[in-house]
Amino acid sequence: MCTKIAGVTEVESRADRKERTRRALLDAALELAEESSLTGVSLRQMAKEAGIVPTAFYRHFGSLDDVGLALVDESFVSLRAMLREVRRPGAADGAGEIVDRSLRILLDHVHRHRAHFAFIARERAAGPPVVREAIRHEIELCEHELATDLARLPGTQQWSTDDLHVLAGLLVSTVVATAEEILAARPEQETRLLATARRRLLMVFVGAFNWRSS
Amino acid sequence: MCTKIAGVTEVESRADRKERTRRALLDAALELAEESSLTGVSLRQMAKEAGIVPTAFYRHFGSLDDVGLALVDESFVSLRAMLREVRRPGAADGAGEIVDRSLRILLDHVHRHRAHFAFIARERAAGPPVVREAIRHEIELCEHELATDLARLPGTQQWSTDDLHVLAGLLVSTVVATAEEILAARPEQETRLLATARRRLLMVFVGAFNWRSS
DNA sequence: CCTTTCAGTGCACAACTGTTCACTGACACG
DNA sequence: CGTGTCAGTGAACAGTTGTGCACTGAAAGG
Repeated sequence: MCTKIAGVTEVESRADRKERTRRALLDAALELAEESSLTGVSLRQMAKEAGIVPTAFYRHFGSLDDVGLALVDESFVSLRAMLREVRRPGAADGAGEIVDRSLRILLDHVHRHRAHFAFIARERAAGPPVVREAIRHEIELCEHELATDLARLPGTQQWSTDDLHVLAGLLVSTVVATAEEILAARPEQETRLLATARRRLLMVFVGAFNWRSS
Repeated sequence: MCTKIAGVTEVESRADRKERTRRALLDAALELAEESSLTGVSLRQMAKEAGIVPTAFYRHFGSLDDVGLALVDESFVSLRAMLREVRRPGAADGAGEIVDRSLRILLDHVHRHRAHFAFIARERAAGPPVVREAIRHEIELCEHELATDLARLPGTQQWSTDDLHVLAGLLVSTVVATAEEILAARPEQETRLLATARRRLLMVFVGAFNWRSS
C-alpha cells in the first residue's frame, strides 16, 4: 500500500482508481438523465461518458436501479446537510426572519447542488419504481423530522401530533414546489420568485399561528 | 358519404376509422408511459399496442412529442371540467364546506381520469422538454384563473393582485401535492389521506383569513 | 363507372440496446 | 520475486430502435 511518493502528488491506489471511475459513472448518469429521466439513460451511454467499455459497468453496479439508488442516497446526504443548517440556531426570531433565512439557504443549496435537486425532482415522479419509492420514503422521513422539530417551537406545545404533521406536510410540499420553481426559472426571475415564495410561507405560518383559535 | 345503412349500426366512415386508431395510439401511449415516462415509450411499442404496423404511426403523428402534446391537451380538458365543477355554486358556504366539496370532486376526478392525472404528474417533471413546458404553461393558466376567481370571494376585495396570486399558488401546489398522494396511495389509506389534505387546506384558509391583520 | 385519395402494409437498413464470455495486465500482497 | 486479484478490454450475441420506400386495397368523389 505504498501510497506516498517523493513528489507532491500521491500515487493513486487501486481502490482510489476504482472509486474515481465509480464517480465518473454517477456523474455521467446525473448528466445524461438531465434530459428525460434515468429510465432514458442507457448503460452504454453512461459507460462511454465515463470513459470505460460497456461491460466494465458491471464491476461497479449490478443494474441501472443500483445507480439510481446510489444517486438518491448522495442527494439526500446533501439535502439533510441543508436541513441541519436551517435548524441550527435554536432561539426563534420572528417568523419573517426564519422564513428569509431558510429561503436563502434553500436557494444557495439548489444552486450548489442543482444536478442533485433536479434529479430527485424528476425521478420522484418518473424514474424506475424502486427509485421512486426510495425518494418517497426519504421525503416522508424529512417530513417526520420537521414535525418533531416544529413541536419544539414556542406556541405548538399543546398541538396534537396529527396537526404537527399537517403543518409539516404543508411546509414540505410548499418548499418542494419552490425548489422546482427555482430549478425551472431563469436567473432574472429569481428575485421575484423568492418574494412570492416568502409570502406563501408566511401565509402558512399565519395559518398555523391562528390554528385552533377559530 | 353514405353513412347510414338499413340496419341498426352505422357504417364507419373513413374519417371515423382514422379517429379510432388515433385514439388507440393515444391510449397505448397513456398506458405504456405508466411505467417510467413518455420518453421511455417507443414508437414501435405504441404501434403494436394499437394494432398497426410501426410505419403507419406517421399517418397520425409527426413525432412522439406530438403525441405528448395531444395528451396534455386532452388531460387539461378534463381538468378544466373539474375546475368548472368546483366553481359552480356561486354563493359561499363556510370554508369547511368549500374544502370538503372540492376534495370530493378532486378525488372523484382523479379516480375517473387516473391515467390522465398520472400522465401530467409524471411528464411535468420528466418527459420531453416540449411537453414539460406545455404542462407548466397550463398549470400557470389554472393558477391565474383561480386567482381571478378568488378575487370574487368575500373578504378579498381589498387584496393586492400579488397577494391573490400568492394564495392561488399556495392552493395549486397543495392540490397538486394532494393529487399526487392520491395517485400513490393504496385505497385503504385514502380516507386518512383526505382528512390530512382537508386540514392542510383549512390551515391555508385560516392563514388567508388572517392575512394583513398582523 | 372510373379515378383519386390515403390508412395501413412489408421489407429493408443502419444504429443502438443489455449481457455473455474469455482475455489482459497492472497493482498489492505474501 | 512470484502469484493472485480484479478493473477494464473486445468480440460476439440476439433484440429492439426510428425511418425510408414502394406497395395495396377499400372508401370517397366526380
